[in-house]
Amino acid sequence: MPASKKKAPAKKSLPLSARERIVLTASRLFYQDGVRATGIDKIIAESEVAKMSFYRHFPSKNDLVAEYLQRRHESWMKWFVAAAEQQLAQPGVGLEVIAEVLREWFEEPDFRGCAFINTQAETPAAEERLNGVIREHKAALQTYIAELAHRLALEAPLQTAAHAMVVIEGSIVRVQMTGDLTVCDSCSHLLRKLGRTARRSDTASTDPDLPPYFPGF
Amino acid sequence: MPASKKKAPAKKSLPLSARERIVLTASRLFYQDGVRATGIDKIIAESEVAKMSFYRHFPSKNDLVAEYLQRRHESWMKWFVAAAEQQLAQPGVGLEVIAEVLREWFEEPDFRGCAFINTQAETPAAEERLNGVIREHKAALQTYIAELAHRLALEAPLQTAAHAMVVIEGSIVRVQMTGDLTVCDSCSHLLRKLGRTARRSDTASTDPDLPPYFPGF
DNA sequence: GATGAGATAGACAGGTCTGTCTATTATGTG
DNA sequence: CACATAATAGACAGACCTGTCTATCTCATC
Repeated sequence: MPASKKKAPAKKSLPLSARERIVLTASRLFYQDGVRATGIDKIIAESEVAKMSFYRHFPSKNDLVAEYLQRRHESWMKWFVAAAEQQLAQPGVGLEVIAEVLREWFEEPDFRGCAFINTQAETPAAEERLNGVIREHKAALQTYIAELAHRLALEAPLQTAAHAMVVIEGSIVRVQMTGDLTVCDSCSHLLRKLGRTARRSDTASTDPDLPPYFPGF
Repeated sequence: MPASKKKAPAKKSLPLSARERIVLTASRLFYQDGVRATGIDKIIAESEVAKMSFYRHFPSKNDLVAEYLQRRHESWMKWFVAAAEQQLAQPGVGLEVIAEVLREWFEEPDFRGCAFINTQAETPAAEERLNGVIREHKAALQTYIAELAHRLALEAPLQTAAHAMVVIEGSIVRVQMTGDLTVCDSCSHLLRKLGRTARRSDTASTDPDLPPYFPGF
């Protein structure tokens, strides 16, 4: 995540391309301070790029925001799935591993909630492109959790995933607002309850109401 | 609960005082379009007030935002408690009545999520005053739900309320993002699970871990 | 060496934002 | 009636915002 930013005695000493520096700087500032509160000038200054270089790569600020969300979606999902799979390697665990994965995230010092929830709240009448990325992110997460529920032999994995999404979003928002990590205990408790009553008797891999599409991530 | 504000000198045409028109207009715009996206000029124009009248009543925009949140806190809590108490009049109901109360809110055509969550997301480095109102609102809601859990003879009402808060916030955010009211089913399902395992055997009104302060609302 | 692509600094336009200020008009009370 | 209070319209300052433009510089490749 940290973009290498050194002074630039010679221009070629910067290891990353101008476009990459812009995206990395913008991602940091957008997440930390908000999309609306972060101006183009600040991004340009901190990424040590000329204004024309910026507008050569991004026709408008909104295009940069879209790329920020798109990249965030990819990296966050990759991280989440990897962390969840690692937790799932332990025997006897259930859906509540999600709470432990989230805890890792919440403990990061610069955690400031979900970039997609925040962007949604910041831009009520956002561009349709942004709303699309936001919706797709949440849909992808829900799909993965449904797959998880299915692998854990829970009944009605789609429905269970929908319920789990409520718990996940709620946990994110509450940690962001209160900074209280005991929210993870509530999260774990709720997810365990979800898993408890929804366990199938068989442990085979037949699919009762499997979602039609499982991205790999 | 609000301090008596009765200095309306009964203007000829406009029934409300300038200050009141400002607050009402700002509340509508702040909630609908966001605090940051709503400029002073728009508030002034739509409330049919002069700019100097605005700054006579509010030293800065932030003061108006604070009053917006304060009023929203009071009116929302009043509405929520009244609706919950009405639901609770039915026999045999539990914590899941909250889902029905929330559904009423979600069905309002101009629902756009929780004003406090949105404002928090919009202003990462907000004034301490705003953060205070936001935290107090959520704390008041949690306290009321703990009282509810206690009245419903649930064990550990404080802990149950903490769990319920996760469900509530998650439901709000998900409806705001997806517009899908079946979230209320997830909400109800989760709250019923919370109430089911947490019921005390006795139905008396002894208090195991009662919160120290119960506001009346 | 010449060339062309891409980067750079920085001025600039046009808009919006918060907040101040002046000058005028209504209104209620002594 | 006189006067204080409060509201009005609207200009204005200064900051910040997005986006455009010019003019220069670097560098890889021909």
